[in-house]
Amino acid sequence: MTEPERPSDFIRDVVAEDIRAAKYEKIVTRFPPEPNGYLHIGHAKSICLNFGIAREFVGICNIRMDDTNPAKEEAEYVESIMTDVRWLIEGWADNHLGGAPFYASDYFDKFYEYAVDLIRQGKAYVCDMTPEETDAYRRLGKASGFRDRSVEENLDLFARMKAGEFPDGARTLRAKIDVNAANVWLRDPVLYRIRHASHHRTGDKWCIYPMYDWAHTLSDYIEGITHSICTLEFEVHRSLYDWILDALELPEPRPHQYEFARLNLTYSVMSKRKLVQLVNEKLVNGWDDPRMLTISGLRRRGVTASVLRAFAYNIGITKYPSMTDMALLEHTMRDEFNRTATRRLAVLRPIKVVLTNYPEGKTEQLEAINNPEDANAGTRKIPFGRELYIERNDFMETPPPKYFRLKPGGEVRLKYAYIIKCDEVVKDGAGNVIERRCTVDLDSKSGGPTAGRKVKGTIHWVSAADAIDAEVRLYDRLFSVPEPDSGGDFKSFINSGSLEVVNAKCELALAGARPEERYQFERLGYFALDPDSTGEKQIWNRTITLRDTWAKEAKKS
RNA sequence: UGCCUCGUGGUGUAAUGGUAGCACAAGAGAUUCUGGAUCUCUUUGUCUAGGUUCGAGUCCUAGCGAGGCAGCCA
Repeated sequence: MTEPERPSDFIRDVVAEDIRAAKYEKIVTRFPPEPNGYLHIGHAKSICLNFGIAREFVGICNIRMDDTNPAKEEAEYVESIMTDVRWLIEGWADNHLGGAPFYASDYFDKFYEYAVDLIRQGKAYVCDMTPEETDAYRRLGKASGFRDRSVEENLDLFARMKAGEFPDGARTLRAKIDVNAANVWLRDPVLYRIRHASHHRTGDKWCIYPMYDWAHTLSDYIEGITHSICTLEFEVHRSLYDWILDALELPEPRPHQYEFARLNLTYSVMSKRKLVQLVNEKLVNGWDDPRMLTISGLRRRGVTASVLRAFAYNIGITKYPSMTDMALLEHTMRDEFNRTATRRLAVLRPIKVVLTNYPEGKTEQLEAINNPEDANAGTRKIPFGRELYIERNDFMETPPPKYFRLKPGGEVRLKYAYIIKCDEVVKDGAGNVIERRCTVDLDSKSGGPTAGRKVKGTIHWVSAADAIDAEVRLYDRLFSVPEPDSGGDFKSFINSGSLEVVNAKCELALAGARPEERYQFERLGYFALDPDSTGEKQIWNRTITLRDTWAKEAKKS
């Protein structure tokens, strides 16, 4: 799927209109993650939106760590976030990155000055109520007993809060708005709380920390953000966002907040809390487990940044809390890889075939096409010999109807090679087939003058004498139900078959495989080299299977 | 309960008062040295009831349904 120049949605419509009206000199968006976890595909949607707008409207997009809560944030996460964002926008919108990254914590001094200003204007006060009291009063629409403290007293108390005179939770700074407001976020929201905690960047300099609304609004203003785009749950915060800008009498141009629906995908969970659980309880192998829909997991699995960007375009931007079908993500992968992946032959679950009328010790080099979708991809040679491996499920002793693969007495074409016929099966003492003895039709060689004879099935194979061994990790959806989130313990819906490890036989050309290249193992799926691979041992991750209409057909009966 | 927002095929989206379209999924067929890809065709939709208008998915009113918020988290 080629990426269009400019997708259309209600937010881009606003941006386009603001440009038409010359409301801003330059469009500035931002991506503001809290560094308390790894980025996932839902963040990718937001990154593509914000950087996409910057790119399409010739603006910039700031990455800003929203690090206002020292209890939850760590430098490790900053690293992973930057790696993931850079990877996702590389070669696409990286020259629209506005000097990255920014940190809300760099603005703590400014936030403090703005707070003092607010107090001076009589628009904020220090409140001594406990969290429980604050909560109860807010529900009742009742004013705090500390609401009418004098400006001088508020100034003094706030300074002493900053100086560390009070323990955690003893006091807060609250905006003085309207204790009875219909929107509870306007019922004198807390602006600062006391936390004697060490911050990953500011260390022990501060013991008061700004709340989200205060920090976020002012960060946007300080950075000259024009369009502050967030998810739906912040909708009710918008009037507080605007109140802060008004109360401080900040001059135009001011930022405006817009909200869109976060991504939900079937067969997955998206909340950071649940992803943390999967990691901490070792239900997956870390944040970058290829089954995780984290950006790092998807990357490791073999998904490319361009696939994620195309997907972000495919799903669109709306305010409707939708549930996107995982099949759409999978389709987007196949769509790209079909055009770009290098074809190779590999046998995942090898079984042996002996060609009884083919000379022992003889090897032929057969020509194979690297990518039928790309004429420039060229060809390669594959060795062929008397003993071969074929896929276990490409042979059946007693096959169902419409089975086009190898069966006793039946014929099948070996891709890029010959038509073979299965004459005999050799069994061990337990009655298991251990070897298939076949004869080759030497007139049927692919590309040869008499190759025209048709048989119904074509299968892949690898020459036993020339095969290389590799570990292949076969990944599937992490959850076995469409909505693991919808009730009960989501962990009980984990797909027990989401990872299967096999020892495969691969064609020789795969020895030179490169990690950044995508491969199609013909008839099987798309694969990428795992970073755990070494010079001695390749490890492959299956990114996604090919569409398999036979599997569907077989399931019917 | 209060406040906010949102309802277009199974799913995701488009149509900015003027022919309800696209993609995914599903189904049928053609083709194929990948049961892939490609091509053709098919099924399925504007939450309900009123109103405004020559004309409503779009505007208005009411209802119904869904989601979000009600942390000293973000």
